[in-house]
Amino acid sequence: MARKSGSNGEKTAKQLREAATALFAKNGYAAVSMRQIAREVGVQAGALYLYTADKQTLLFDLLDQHMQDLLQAWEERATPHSVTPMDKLECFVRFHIRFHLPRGDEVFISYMELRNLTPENFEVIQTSRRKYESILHDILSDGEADGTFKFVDTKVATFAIIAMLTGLNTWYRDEGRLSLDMVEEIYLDLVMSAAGAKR
Amino acid sequence: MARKSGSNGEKTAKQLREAATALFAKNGYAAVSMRQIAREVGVQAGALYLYTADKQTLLFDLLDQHMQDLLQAWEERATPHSVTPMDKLECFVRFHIRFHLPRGDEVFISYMELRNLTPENFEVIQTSRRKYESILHDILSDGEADGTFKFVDTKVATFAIIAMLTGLNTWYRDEGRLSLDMVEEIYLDLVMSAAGAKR
DNA sequence: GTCTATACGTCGATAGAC
DNA sequence: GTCTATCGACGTATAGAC
Repeated sequence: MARKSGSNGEKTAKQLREAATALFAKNGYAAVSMRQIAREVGVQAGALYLYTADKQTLLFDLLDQHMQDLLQAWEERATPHSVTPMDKLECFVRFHIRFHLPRGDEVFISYMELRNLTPENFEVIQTSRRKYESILHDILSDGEADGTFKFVDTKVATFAIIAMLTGLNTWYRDEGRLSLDMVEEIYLDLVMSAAGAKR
Repeated sequence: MARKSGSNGEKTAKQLREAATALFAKNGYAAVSMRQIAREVGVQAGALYLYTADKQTLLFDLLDQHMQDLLQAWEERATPHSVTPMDKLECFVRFHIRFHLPRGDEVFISYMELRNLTPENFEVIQTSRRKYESILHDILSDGEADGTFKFVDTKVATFAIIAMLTGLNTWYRDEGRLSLDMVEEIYLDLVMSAAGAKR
């Protein structure tokens, strides 16, 4: 595939996304200047506007891409309809942990910077988020219908389980006491117990 | 108690804390200017520096006060040593929900603005946070020792339960479907199940 | 595609009058 | 205790050369 001579656009675009993600996560959207991002990328501030309409669009694109990746990754690994609710829940828990843990910065931004989106952009992200929540909610509902799980309130259980799983990102460190495999088993046990599933 | 004639200091100090809390929660520490806060309080920007050394100290004081209030509130309602681990856990869950839910802005700031603290200030808040976590950890350990609870990993369970409970703040609304009493029962059930406690 | 230069506003914080 | 005025720095975004 030919590339325009002297052009460096694709690489710069990628560097922009990566630098913005890292800086937004570390210092917060409002605290990071376009100048800082440009410095990290290695271009002048003005040049960034070749790749993004403005700072707000840059933030939105990062969040939107993250949610699209999440939903698509689930689609690609979704289990067939035939498996039991218990298998599906186990699959979801493992998927959630393995998707989110290596994406610390993106996950952090996706929770922390929602308030810095314009109302229109916020709505788009919220819709994606609800779509993801509904995946778990459907699994829990199915399991309740066939007696596998038992909840006082299924909607609240959905929120609670996602909060519990995502909280993993705030303390897990690769160099820490526990391996990824171990935390996966630990959280799986907590979720299954909370769901009232006998294993 | 006499107050200096023409003085309005105590009231202004309180208004400053409240305005800063609300604005930091809504827009983020970095995005809020001292001028904005002053406008909300009804004074000029310069006057704020009679009540806080600088913006950083203002943020730290809000977070530190919140943690002090939390720890003190627990001390005041702490149950005697004689009660069972199950009773203690129930007490903790109800306490956590009832303390955190009416303090949405403070809780939000305490999680979101940690990165905007200087390293020294951050350490102080972290110490308070670990102290609070150890309260729950001790309850879970005691319950595990006498066979009331069962965990694969008690430390992780501590984090998971706190994340689950605090997640309530992100979706609960007073006007919503569920009353405070109801969510309290729902989360109590989830926590007890996750702890493997037979009720 | 990237640069320099710059418009124009706002920032945190201080000085000094009242 | 609060005000006005102000400092120097930095913010986003654009214009136009190369």
